Amino acid sequence: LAKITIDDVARRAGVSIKTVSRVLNNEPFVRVETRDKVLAAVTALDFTPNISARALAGAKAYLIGLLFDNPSPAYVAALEQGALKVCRASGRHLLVEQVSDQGPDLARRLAVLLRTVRMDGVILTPPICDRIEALDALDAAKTPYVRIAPSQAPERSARVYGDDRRAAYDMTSRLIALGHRRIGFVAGPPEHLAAAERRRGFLDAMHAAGLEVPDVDLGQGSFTFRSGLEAAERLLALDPRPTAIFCANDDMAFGVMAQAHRLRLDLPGDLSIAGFDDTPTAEIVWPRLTTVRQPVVEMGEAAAEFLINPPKLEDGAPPPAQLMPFDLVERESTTEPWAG
Amino acid sequence: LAKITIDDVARRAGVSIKTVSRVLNNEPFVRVETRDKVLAAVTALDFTPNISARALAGAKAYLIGLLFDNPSPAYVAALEQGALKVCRASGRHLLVEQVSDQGPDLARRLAVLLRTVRMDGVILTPPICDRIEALDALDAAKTPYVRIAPSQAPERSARVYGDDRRAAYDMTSRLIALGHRRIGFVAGPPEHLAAAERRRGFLDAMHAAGLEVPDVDLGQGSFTFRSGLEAAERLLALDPRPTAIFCANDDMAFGVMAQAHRLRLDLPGDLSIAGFDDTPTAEIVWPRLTTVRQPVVEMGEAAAEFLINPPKLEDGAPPPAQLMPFDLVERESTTEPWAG
DNA sequence: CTGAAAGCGCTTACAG
DNA sequence: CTGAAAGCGCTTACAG
Repeated sequence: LAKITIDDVARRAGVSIKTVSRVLNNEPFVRVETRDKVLAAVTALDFTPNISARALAGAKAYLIGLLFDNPSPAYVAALEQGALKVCRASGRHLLVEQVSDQGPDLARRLAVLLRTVRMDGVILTPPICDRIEALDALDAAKTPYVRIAPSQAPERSARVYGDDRRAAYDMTSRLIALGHRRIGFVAGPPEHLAAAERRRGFLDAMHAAGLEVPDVDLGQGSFTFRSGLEAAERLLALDPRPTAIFCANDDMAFGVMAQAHRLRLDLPGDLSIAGFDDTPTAEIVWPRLTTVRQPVVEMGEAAAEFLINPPKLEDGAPPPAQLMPFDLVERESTTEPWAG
Repeated sequence: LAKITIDDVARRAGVSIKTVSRVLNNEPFVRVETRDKVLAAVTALDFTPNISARALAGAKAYLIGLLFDNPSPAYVAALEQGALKVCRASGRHLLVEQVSDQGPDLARRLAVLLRTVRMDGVILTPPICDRIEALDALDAAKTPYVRIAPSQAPERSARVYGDDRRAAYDMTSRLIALGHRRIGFVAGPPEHLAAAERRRGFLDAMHAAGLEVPDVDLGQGSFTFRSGLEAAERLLALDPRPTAIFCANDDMAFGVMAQAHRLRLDLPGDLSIAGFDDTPTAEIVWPRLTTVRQPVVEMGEAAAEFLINPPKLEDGAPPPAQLMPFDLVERESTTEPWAG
């Protein structure tokens, strides 16, 4: 009920508050006997140091920030879940902050934020992770940061990323192996690096198999359900029609699926559809969506891990980078084409 | 670059730090002229007070907590989005904390958390909002809290809730108005108050229309996709078959839909399906799901608002409660029954 | 209406 | 190996 401070612990253990502080922070040069006395008092009183006092007095803030803007809520929620897990395990807390990507004063707003609430490190998601001015502001405030799937200056900071190009290559190759020859592609916004990489991977695989891609720009989308639906309107009007459509994300694949349903196509017989992300909805739609699983929760974990337990680097070594593996998840939305 | 403190502002404005503090906290008894000088200095220096120092020295922490466990990620993400919006607008920050609902030491864990990081208030989501010991711990720590859709002791604290019974009544009535007579119901876990209320509302509407509900327990589910699918296996085996199925949440409705697809039923002609929640997926499935929209983002906003700008209550008045409206969202998954 | 002093609960830098 | 003092950047309680 009453609040318990380091003084209470010190008194009970019969030592100074400085010694309690040493034990709390795992500093060396404490006699085992003394340490045990302190730990016993800590346990008996259920003491945990106050985070504000620690932040004010010392170098650590015990606070990790997750900065995002205008996200796919599911994507940010998954990152958050991963980050939260690591934070809990290491006695950190997670502050979630929406930082508008718009406006010329991004750097100023970040500087103000970091002065207002000091954080030990910050996780940056797309698209703000690609605003160089944001990185400059973080550096100026000496706040470490990890970026998730950055496309600008990837080597500049610690990052967690996936090999989108390779994953798209593999998925396309799988469709080709099933027997598909006319494969449509619905691309994401070209300024989005991951989208561009996925497009690249698709084209690589098609060319490697000696397959033509006559109208690759016909399927241009913007990662939204609606843009997928509209891309499908165009692609499915082709003659001959594609027997498979690969989409650069799941939401667009759902749009393609909706359009196929409207046209009363039989799925997957008339049209195989594959997506990218493995959103929860992929298991719910009919037929269930074949897609590329991106381990987003694990990416959140890896990012928090970089901040909390930074790997030791040699001088001049590039910042740490963790490549996360993709998985092909084959469900019922893909099959062999009915008519060659 | 260098950090700016209240001393810098005071020096620049030619006043004491106490006067700067007064202006910052909107205290009365500051001459307009003095206030203007201070505000000019604040603006010129881009000053914002440090949250740790404020929390340590004063009564306010400028921190709101969102406490959850094992959630529907989409539900928590939506609440968070609403809470975040209000926090930003009022200069607060949002701490997200997963607190396991399991274990007998919930009260102790909360007490430790609240001593470690003081918060001005806490938003409690189901199921922890229904653990009385958690409420006791919060009261003991004198931390205000708002509960989202509590089922235990609802009058005990501020809360934001919806009229689930009424919404289920309305949706059921709508199906009846379309001409359905044999309507199946897929219920959520009975210990979940909202689930029980939705079941109640369904039964009320059926009785009010003089319709029989022979096997109401046949559709028992647990809010998961799979449980909806299994409930549909049972309900669709009935003879005569229901012409409509109303589910206590969307996830189960998607399960019913999947089972209907497996049985090669024509949707919605052979079977109308309605859900509850209006999850993002409701617009993506085929046919798009008729459902009850619950304004979850707005509930997050309302909860944060209660904490940040608590309504003034008369002595002895019950804690504030905000009833949120539901909306019936009619899409293509419901229609008139084909064969009476 | 304004300010000087004390203190919030810790860590840092220094002394022993 | 341990501790006394100072200080982090604010607000509180008090004085004027």
